[in-house]
Amino acid sequence: MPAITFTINKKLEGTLGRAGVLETKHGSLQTPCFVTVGTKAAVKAVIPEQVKDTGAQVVLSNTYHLYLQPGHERIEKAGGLGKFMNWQGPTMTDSGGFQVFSLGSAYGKGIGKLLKPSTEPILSAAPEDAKPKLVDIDHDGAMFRSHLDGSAHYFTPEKSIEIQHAIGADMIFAFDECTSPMEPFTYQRQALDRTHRWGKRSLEYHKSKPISEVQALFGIVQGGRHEELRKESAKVTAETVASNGEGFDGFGIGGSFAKEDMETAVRWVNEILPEEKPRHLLGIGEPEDLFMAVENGCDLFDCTGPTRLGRTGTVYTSTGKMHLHNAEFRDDFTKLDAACDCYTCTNYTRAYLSHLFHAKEMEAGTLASIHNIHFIVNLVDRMREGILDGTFHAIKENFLKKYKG
RNA sequence: GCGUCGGUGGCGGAGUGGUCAAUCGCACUUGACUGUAAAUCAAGCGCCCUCGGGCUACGAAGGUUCGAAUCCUUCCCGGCGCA
Repeated sequence: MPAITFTINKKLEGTLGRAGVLETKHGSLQTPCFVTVGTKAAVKAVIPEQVKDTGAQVVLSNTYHLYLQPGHERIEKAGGLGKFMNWQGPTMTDSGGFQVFSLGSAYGKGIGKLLKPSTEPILSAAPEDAKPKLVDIDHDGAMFRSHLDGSAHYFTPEKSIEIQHAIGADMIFAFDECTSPMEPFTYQRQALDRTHRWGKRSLEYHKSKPISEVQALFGIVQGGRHEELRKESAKVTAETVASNGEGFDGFGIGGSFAKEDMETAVRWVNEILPEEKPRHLLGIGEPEDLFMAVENGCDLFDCTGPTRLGRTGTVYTSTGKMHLHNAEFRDDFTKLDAACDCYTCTNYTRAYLSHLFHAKEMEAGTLASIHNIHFIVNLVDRMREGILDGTFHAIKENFLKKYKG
């Protein structure tokens, strides 16, 4: 009995898109599926029952963060991630690979998952403004300096998987290195080889443990913006097998992108990855990106957007994003989004949310996050239905026309 | 009434002769956020203008000085003390 089973119900004709069902030991996911982010075993500002009510099916936590706090052994003692945080459904953990990037080459430079076109010259002009990074990478692994207390911690692929085994999520990720699109080709080349070696070691370690029958391991494809590297990475990752002959249970597509590079990268990769296994586009979540990714064959997506934006006062609406701090909403007694039936929209007005944000009430972040999670989860659900009933393209066109207005 | 301390930008509060359109908080305005270093961060915040600069400003009015938010005089207002 494999850790997960993935069944494709219908494909989106003429594209790489598909709708399916992914079954885990803690329930099944209807894909395409938006994965809610709960980095530190908590979806920030939202309790699990509310998360569930938004329609969210699965929560993704983070290995690096939980290792530092409260410690993976403690989560294991608690009975695993889901039990610890009172989330009944499926769970995932990221490997810490993204922190190799965010606390490493990206640290203090104001760059993240997506490169802002305008920052490129600034960054290359003034790299000395960056804070000293907290990560040192070598052949074998990565040394992290805790962002909490400065203490040193060394992650290898085996260590990351060991921690993820203790945390106990249904789906876990290989330890990888997310690279910055700013890095030159020669560095992308080296880093990719490293990610492949680490992937193989992650898989080998994972498959050597009985728990691999319960937890599924996803390998991660990198390669930056380079076609040659992306395609090679897809092939290598797809063909990687442990000594017991088994490969990855699914795949993650990673990287920090320039927005215009993302679609081609995803397509190059998904044309090569085996169709019968699930594909997770790591860290992507803006509406237009989700349409792109679904159409190009991705099944899972996670993104901090809904909760981070929500907490900081921005909400998604069918006509675009809205900054609730703005003066125009102080006397606006309509709901956030006329087309939304989430808990927040059912019960509260823009003026009330505006008040909560200005008053710095915690409930502001909660209500806005609930709305945002619902908005994105619901959007991906509609994409799924669109694939199943043949209306995907119409849904996409209608949505984007209004959203991009 | 006498004495005393004080009146600074929306608010609190620095400054106490030049480097002051005025530190800093807050509020306000706007922006950013895509495998969470984030309930965070950035910019703006007297008026005019394109960088540069110009103009009006530190209760009011005068005065001293090359130069005043800063010193002097009077007045107005507030706190406190004594009558």
